[in-house]
Amino acid sequence: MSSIRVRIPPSPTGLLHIGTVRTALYNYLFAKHNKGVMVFRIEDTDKERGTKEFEDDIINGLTKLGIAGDEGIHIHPNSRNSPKSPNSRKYYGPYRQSERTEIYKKYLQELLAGDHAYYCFCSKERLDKMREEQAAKKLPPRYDGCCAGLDPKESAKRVAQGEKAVIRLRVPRDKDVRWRDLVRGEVAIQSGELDDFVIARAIHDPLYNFTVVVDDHTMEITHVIRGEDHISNTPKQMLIFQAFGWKLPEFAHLPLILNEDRSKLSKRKNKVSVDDYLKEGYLPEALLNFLALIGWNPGDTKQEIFSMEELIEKFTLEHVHKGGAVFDLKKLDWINGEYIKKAIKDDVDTFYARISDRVQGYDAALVKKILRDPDFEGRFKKLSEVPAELAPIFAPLPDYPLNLLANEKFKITPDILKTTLTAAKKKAESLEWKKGDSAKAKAISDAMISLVAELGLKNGQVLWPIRAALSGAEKSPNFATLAVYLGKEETLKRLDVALNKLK
RNA sequence: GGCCUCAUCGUCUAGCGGUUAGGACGUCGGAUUCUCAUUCCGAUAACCGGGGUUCGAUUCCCCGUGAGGCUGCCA
Repeated sequence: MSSIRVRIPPSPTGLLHIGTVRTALYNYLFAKHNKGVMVFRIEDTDKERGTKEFEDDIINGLTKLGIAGDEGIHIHPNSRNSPKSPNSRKYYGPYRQSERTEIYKKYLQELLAGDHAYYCFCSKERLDKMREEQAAKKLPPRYDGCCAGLDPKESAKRVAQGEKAVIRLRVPRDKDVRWRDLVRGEVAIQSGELDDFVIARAIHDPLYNFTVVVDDHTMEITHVIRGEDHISNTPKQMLIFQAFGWKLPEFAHLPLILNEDRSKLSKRKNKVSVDDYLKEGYLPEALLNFLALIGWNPGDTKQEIFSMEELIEKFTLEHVHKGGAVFDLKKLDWINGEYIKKAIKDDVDTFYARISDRVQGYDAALVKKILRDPDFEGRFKKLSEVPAELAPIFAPLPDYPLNLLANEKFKITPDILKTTLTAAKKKAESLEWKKGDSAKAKAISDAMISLVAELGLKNGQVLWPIRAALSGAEKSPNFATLAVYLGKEETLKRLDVALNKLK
């Protein structure tokens, strides 16, 4: 098996996008599954739109997610200067197209020299006007070949004299361009559909379709795995490959991730910045698990939760879907919740480290106990929800209205309330427990439940007021759990607060 | 408009000529001696339409329809 090399070529024109991550992930999984290498490179030929901030965000994001690549990026911050061997192909770059201008220039000249490309002096105004006319006649916008017949020597002279000229690829008429897409099968287009497209603004200023081809060739990319939105670029790139006489890589075009209305996932309609998801408390591994399953399936299994190792083992292009897939936040939430549950069970200290900044001021040891309490299992779908869920225990008791104590569903009269709370306080006083001693929850629970029979009331008439008094909230963990983590002193205090409201 | 692509429950999907069309999320019920959450159990719901091919089509072919992508001196 020849060595597989894939690439992830983000363009620093925006924050790291969910779609980029999915593409990166599939490339990564494909590379790892095949014991290959993933090359990372920044496609920053657009000086107008690209920024260093975006580049940093993308590198940081992919690094945090653990899918930044093997080559062309610092995977390990400390290995920045590591490959010392002059023979090493590895370059802990990142590869940046803006730093490869000389390489592109050389190949551009080669194309020009071979008459596969030519200078075009047409003004933007003329081109715009031409396109307008074509649109009016309902014709596809195509370059009319005005400069195609110019004498190359003459053109070179004009350029040397400082005249502005773009470089166009000479596209053969009526050539059947086709490839066997690894996810879509045979895809074909007539080259006549294409015009002599621009491959460089100038000799030192190459454009996307050209740089991609030069890079994919020089970086020895074997498989180009990218979004479906690149299908129409593929024939153009193939033509460039062929102009050079280079071997074509395999192509695989992934289905798009969609908004709810089935349009391409966009900032307007969805949250797309990976950093936002991370900040909100989606775990990287949960995000990847979810993204892996959107457009791909692991075959005949009913499993939904996969470790990275499992994904790598199972990933093949054959199981990639052709149709686009809607980004379903509800399912992400569910998966994230599953990962949080597992993370807490596996190692509460590690988990705590991930949320410590979100629960500053809370007693760390107690928080860890609470996290492990069964009554708290599954309470958080996102890390951002942790503080609110813990609030009934750690935050000061809110100043709740009296009627919170008397849930009408249980027909709780003021008399019942008073009886219940007074009795509950007495019971609590008679019990001894240390704050956080979850072994005592059963005893506390039994004691309060025994009140039901003793007072001749309904469960809800006794238990609701107690829980409401302890939490000061409509919803909360059950009263025994609250009592345990509040401690005896605070429990009694809160019961008193409730009793005082009755006066 | 042109070119390209796609099409199974609301959503993510299994299916690769013969299945009671399976799973997951969601939703809705029920259970878990109080609420919420968890957990468990149950229910709900799909092969876009029309022609072929075939003994037999969700599955293969064609035509519609619908949806999407691209149509830049952006990537």
